[in-house]
Amino acid sequence: MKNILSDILLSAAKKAFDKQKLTSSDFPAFGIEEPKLSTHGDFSTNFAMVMASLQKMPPRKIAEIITGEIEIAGSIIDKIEIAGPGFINFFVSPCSWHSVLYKIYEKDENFGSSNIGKNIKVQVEFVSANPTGPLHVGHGRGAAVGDSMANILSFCGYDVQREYYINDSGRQINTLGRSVFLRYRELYEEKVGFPQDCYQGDYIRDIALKIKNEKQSDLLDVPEEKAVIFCARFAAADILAGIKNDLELFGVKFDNWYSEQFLFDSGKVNSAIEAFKNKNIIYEKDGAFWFKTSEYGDEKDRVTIRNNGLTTYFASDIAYHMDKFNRGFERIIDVWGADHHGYIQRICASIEASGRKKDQFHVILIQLVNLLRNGEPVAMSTRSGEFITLEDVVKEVGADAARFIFLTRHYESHLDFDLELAKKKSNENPVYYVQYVHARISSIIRKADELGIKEIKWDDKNISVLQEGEEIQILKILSAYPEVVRSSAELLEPHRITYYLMNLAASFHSYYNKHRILSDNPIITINRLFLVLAIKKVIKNGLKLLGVSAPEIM
RNA sequence: GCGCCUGUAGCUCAGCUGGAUAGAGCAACGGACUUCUAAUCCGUAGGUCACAGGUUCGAAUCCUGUCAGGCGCGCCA
Repeated sequence: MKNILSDILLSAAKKAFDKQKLTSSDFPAFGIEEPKLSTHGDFSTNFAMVMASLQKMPPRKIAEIITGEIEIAGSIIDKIEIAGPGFINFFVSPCSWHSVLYKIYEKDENFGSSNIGKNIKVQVEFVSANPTGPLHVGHGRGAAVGDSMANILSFCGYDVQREYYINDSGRQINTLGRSVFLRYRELYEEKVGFPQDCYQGDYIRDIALKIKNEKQSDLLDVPEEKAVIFCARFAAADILAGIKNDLELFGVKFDNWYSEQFLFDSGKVNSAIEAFKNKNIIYEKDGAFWFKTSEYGDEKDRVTIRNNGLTTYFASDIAYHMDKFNRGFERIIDVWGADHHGYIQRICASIEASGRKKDQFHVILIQLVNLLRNGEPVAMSTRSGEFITLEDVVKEVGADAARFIFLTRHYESHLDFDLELAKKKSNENPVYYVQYVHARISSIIRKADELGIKEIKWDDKNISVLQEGEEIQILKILSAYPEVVRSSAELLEPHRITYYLMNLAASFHSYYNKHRILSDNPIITINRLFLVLAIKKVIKNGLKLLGVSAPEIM
């Protein structure tokens, strides 16, 4: 609809220029939007206003010239008005909205999809929690955002891969091994000191017990160093299996699990660092090797290899991101916790230094989740190991509710997640509000079937009986769906889909309460059924992008 | 001290990258179930868009400064 109007405007402007009514044929970018007030028409453009300075004419005058060149007869336009400082308002004929229903029917689950991605290979990396403990609620938010983002991009024609990066090397894994080994020894000895910097959670004891079951006391007889390494590997594998399981319960599946250890074993870290050394981007100072990140906008240079010979986390991340591009991805999207924001600059630096463009790399920063119960904060302490895991949350409130709530906010703002509210089956809980639309419509369609309406067909001749204000309103909202999906993909903002669905749901519930779908007029009935069927399809379609189910019965 | 993010109704948040009279939900108050699912709907009330300047036809949105909150500033991960 907007494209049609845009073409009409441009050709009218061209005509006006040819007739020398306008002084410039240079038409800057303009906007077409849906005004908040219905008295301002169905669509409105600032065309005349943005042209004012170029044309050296007052906006209202330009608007008059352009609208004078538009032929209304035979078009979708009913009426054009010039208003305010120079807005051109279009009133579209009500009948022109109905065609969206056929489009939805025809495209079905692909309604709203596009090819703006042009099949470009994109990788979305998310969660990537260290395999040193179970996933918590914050990881859940990252998982919901990352997974939904991947769905949306894929729907918009990108070739998407979901990847989980496993930090399975380095000191923390060693700490994990030590922690487990100490708990293991506790199973045999009376007093074993357990330092503060070890992992405190009870899951460490569980893992120690598993090792005992498998190895009995064997580990007490081998050198401690070897025992710790065994415990580390065992524990990491065990925890990772748990993480995979949790994610599966949450409805998230990765295409690829990428190991940091593999980066070292395959020599990728080494060769990346060597390559940068040769280009003098990595230099030696005070016995350490520094990356010249400051030349790419970072505050200072960063160490890649410490003077004790050990690499930093940054070193493997340089190699990791190089490798992503080498695997053929043209766009890289990383989903991180907001506390890592200071890290963006240096990864950008390494990407630019390896000859890639800055805009091929995006970081989505996820803000904290405050876990509440009836409005009261739930005590969470990683140190003591007492915390509510993602698994706990999913088991308590369900994956649908959790995912939807994680996507009800822009990821840059803090999110209050109330466990009790997430379970409530009422208006306060947006998940059910949206799902209920799907269930209600399903129920209506079942009822219609019982009444003998076996097939809901497109009725080209009579579709225009849908003339109620609520009906036209819904048609407008349905028409906007493809655009919402597109902007959600372009801006990397899944919450736009969530808001759209809540809005569509509200319009439907309101309509449902005011008008009967199954009326005593068969023509109205069949066309209303066609309308609600379209709503049902779009609700299901949108929920799918969020990774939320669309139940037939509630 | 430096950098990044946030500041919108009592609460939680949207605001389509600068548009017309700033919107939802919750909470408050008043209504609607013999009718397709009340997990719903209708109505009322609620605002100095943190504050002060600036940019222009036009600012919640862009720029500068101030204030408040969060986070980050290691040869840690």
